[in-house]
Amino acid sequence: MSTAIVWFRRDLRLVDNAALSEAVANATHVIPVFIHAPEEEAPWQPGAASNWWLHHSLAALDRQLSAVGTPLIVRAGDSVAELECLIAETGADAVYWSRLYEPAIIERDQRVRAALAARAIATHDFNAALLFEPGEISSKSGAPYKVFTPFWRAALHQLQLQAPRPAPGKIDGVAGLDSLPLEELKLLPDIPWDKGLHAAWRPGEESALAQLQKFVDSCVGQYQEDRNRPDLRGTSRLSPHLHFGEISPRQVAWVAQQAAAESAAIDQGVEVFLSEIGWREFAHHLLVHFPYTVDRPLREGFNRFPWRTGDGEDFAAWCKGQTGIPLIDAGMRELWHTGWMHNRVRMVVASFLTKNQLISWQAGARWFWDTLVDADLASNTLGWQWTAGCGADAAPFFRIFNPVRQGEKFDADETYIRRWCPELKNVPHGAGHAPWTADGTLAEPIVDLALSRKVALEAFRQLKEPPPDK
DNA sequence: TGAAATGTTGGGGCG
DNA sequence: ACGCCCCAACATTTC
Repeated sequence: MSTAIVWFRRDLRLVDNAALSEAVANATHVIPVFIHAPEEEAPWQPGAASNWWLHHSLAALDRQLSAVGTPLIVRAGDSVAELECLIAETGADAVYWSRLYEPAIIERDQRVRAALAARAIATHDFNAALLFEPGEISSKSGAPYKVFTPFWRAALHQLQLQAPRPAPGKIDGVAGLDSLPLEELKLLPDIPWDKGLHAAWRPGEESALAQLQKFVDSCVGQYQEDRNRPDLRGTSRLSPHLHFGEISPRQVAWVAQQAAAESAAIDQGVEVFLSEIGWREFAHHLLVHFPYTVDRPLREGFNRFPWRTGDGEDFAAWCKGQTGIPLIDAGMRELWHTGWMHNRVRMVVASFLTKNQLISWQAGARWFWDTLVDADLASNTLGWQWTAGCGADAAPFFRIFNPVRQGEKFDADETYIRRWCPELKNVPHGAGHAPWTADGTLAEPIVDLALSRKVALEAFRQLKEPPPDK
């Protein structure tokens, strides 16, 4: 007789979950537990949109677990204390979990490992969130890659996809354990601003698997072109499911690769899609090797860039989607209402904030952190530093998106902007992306795109010069 | 996974 | 018919 605890964190699934499967295989009784301890993730505790998702994902996980024999035990408090408490209650002798890669969580998990070891409790942790453990991919010199393309080439070379593990058929739990009602975690908003989230998403493993299947069956073949179109549903929309571990990148890659093997027509789309999984891998690789990048630029020189702070009126206008530029405003409103924004538009709004407004990427990253249902420290950090030009494989400083041009290119018939910007109703078609140029019209944007571009180029050019003597 | 400025080409209008 | 010019379309360079 032995009892094992499976400590769920962000691996909220039954399929392809090594920690769960191994615990079930090695112990006679298994206790699945979630411990709510957001302060242990400080200063990056989940934002409001993430909390909304987490609540519903935990509810879904509880249903899934209950269906195979035992409910999810929910606790709140210090992770070490709660685990020790559960061990005392049940006589468990092992704890299983899936690794995470945020700096604060790595440090916390180390403390947990030490505390449990001191009580002779075995700990077993697994990679369940990534195709490659960070550190597994490095260049010939042994240095971590800082450029995506060689990183991903090396990774693909090493990739040996195995079929995902099936979910355990039956779990023998331990009866009579206290569990907090989910509501007591206070993850849901007090005022009901989450209508748009409900309309757009269904958290949970079942939904994640269905979404993957739907995407692979009907979209991945056109992914190469359609992924850039915010007016279409051409992307997988798996990011929040992946973030919370409702599905693993191995499952995603496996299903996509199987489909490509059956149909040469979608081959190209699958390759591009997998490279997006690659960016997610690359982001985690960078986060582990350069953890300081969550709030400081990877490129040293950018420490002296004179960013404006995010406490002014114009930052608020960006957040609320009130800049007067339709593509920017549409994206920011989509984010606010659905907790998500199309990736093409993310790049455009980020470029606008950091280059046209010259506001720090950290301010933008914080806003995304609080509003995205897929907020992920690794991906968010990489994305913002890439756009600002201060990170790995960064966009060169002169690459400044023009939101009008981007709109004309990727939302040519103005479907996307008109979906989110009702004020465009009387603007003639063809002028929607720059409504201030049409007759009868809406106000000028809060910044002059051409002028601010020139100012930014000058500011970034100065950065390349040696710092003034002091 | 840029945009704007600058350079080049070639069709067609026109005297 | 021919040369000239205009300018759209495309290509290259620059930031």
